[in-house]
Amino acid sequence: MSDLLANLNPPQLAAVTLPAQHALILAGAGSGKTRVLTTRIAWLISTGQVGPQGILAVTFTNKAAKEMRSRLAAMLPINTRGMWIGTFHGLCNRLLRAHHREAGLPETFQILDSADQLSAIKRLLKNLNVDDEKFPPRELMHFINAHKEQGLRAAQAEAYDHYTSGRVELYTEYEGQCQREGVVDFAELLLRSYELLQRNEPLCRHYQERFRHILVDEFQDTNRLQYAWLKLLAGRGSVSPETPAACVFAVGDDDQSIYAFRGAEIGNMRDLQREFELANVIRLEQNYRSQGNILDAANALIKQNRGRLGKNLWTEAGAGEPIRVFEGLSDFDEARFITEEIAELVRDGMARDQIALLYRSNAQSRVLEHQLFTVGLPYRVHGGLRFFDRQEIKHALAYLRLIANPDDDTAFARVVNFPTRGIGSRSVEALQEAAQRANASLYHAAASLAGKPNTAVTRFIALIETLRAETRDLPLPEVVDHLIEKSGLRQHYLAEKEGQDRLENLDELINAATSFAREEGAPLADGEASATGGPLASFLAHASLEAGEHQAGEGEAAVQLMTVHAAKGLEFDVVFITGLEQGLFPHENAAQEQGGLEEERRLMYVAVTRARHRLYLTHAQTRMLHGQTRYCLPSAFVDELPAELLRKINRAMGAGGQVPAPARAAAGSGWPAATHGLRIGQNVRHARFGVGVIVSTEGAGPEARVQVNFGSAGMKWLALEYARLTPA
DNA sequence: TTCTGAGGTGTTTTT
DNA sequence: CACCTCAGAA
Repeated sequence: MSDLLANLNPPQLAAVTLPAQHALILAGAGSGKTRVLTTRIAWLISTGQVGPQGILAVTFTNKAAKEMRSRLAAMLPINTRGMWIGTFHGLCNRLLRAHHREAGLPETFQILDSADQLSAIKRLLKNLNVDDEKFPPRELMHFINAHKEQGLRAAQAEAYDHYTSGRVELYTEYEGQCQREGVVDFAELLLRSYELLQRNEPLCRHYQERFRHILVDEFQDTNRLQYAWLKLLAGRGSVSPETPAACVFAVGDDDQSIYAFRGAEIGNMRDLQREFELANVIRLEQNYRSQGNILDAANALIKQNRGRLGKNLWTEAGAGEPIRVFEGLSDFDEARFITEEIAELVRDGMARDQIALLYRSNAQSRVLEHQLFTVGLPYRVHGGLRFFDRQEIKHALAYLRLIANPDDDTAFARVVNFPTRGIGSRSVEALQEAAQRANASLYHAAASLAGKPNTAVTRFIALIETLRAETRDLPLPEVVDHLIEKSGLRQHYLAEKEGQDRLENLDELINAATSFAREEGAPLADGEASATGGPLASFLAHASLEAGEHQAGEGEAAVQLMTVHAAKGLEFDVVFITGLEQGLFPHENAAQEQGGLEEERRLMYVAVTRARHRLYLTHAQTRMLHGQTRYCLPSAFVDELPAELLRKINRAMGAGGQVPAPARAAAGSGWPAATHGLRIGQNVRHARFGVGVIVSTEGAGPEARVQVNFGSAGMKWLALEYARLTPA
């Protein structure tokens, strides 16, 4: 017990041992947030204030949930497996599985990930003969999700113009389609379980009375719906105001809010303070992670944002090294510099897995990967194309889904003709019409064709029926194996030239099923029913909710590559923030959005605060983007850092000192002739857009136009006759 | 019905 | 550049 609280600083100790009341902990980066959260849980349990079953702990990522679980297990001699610790989505899934009937869902309901959701929407538009030029599927998907994240059903959506009333109508149709197919998308998991609790008073009361302490990690990332969900479970919802409220312990950092794009509301922090009448807001401002210079840079950067709750990190550690800034001639050159630095660091004894390469968007990893591969440095990419997102895995899972739930049209459409079995688009269209007439699923429509001469379709149905019968009593891994074999998937990839990797992935899927069955099969702590709709359904849910972080090469110490978003919550001795260029980071799309630049700045803040000892900021003068070379200005965020903390690195021109092609051409004679004395690559100033770089030119004389990259102001084509460009 | 190649298009971040 | 769609041929 006293061990538990040892080495906590005063504010941390205060937070951990707060009496039973609502609280908000403003925890800066590296201030021991996760430690406080888990120690709080351990303290509550070990002092007998609450049993493990009375705790509800919510995080955003599976990684954070797992971390919390294992730290807790290390502190307390209890089995944490039955505890309600998980992501919002994971916990909602658990709730809906346990009460699927009350929630109006089939026992084996499936979860659509974003790709599934998009294809479901495309299918819907096709079925309804809606022009997808008029209603772009992606935009529609965003519209639907944004409404769900606000807690709004189609019936409550406001149709303020003609276009929107069309979208609302499609939202209604989409709801119907999902219900018919027995599938739910990510946002639906939350909305559905919120509605379940709201409408079912006894059930809601049951959970309200059960959870005495609700702890929320990364509270700044909650959206409206998640906040409402928390409020309801804490007994502050509309169901039964007289139920004694559970204690909400929210931990967050408004400066690290980087998920506004998926509905996160920083305003929830203020609402929490007001609506829960918080007596306590505890600030954790001592940073145990980064050295002084890094922290000073982070503080200086984030100070430029307005409307912060306010917080200034400090450290007892020394100033440490200056922040290194490097400008490459090209993205390739940047990557080469990075690998050279890493090689040197590793030579000096730095562990490879203590070095992280961060970037704004996934596409940037390619050049870095290429260079790391070339010099033979082991690396690991997080995010990007995940295991469960690979097409062969999706195909295999679709067979599994079809067996668990034949009405899942997304799964049906995916594999009805894969591997090809003579059911082309015409046959599928016919099925779709039949299904729509009967208001039934594709599978149902296809099955009712039995006896008719369309043999390909009936054979497919027979195949699925046979597979279902054959796998009924098999353990999960054998089910997976059997399906891969008998569906013809293995055969198909065996015949394909490039199929080797895919076959390995399919084998890996069987392994994943094996370890899933082993872990899930273990008995739960307090004899609680796992209530998951069977091993198959729970494996499928696992596949949708945890896109599969594990990939090959996990054992080896490797350089870590990931987006800044994925790096949140992690820390490394050495961090490279790469691609610090206007238009990339901050991203040009962010400039259009309300508050977009501030969110980008918070993102930069997150990136900077990942570093313990050494931080590199790198950018390139030119970068291959969308298949063409773009000329880039350094990111404004670099200029926002105090110059005295920075040190520019000029690489000695050694063995690798040859100048890459683009720069050589720009310096010499290779580029297209100048127009009006302006050259590609040249910096220019525009009265309205500010400073930019000329990216390309077109035409000559009075018709001449130049394309200029103004970074956050965007990419513009300007007619030289009118736009008064001056060299900058 | 399936395969192939041409052509057009769009692109941030994630549970 | 990478993806998808479409048209035309086998």
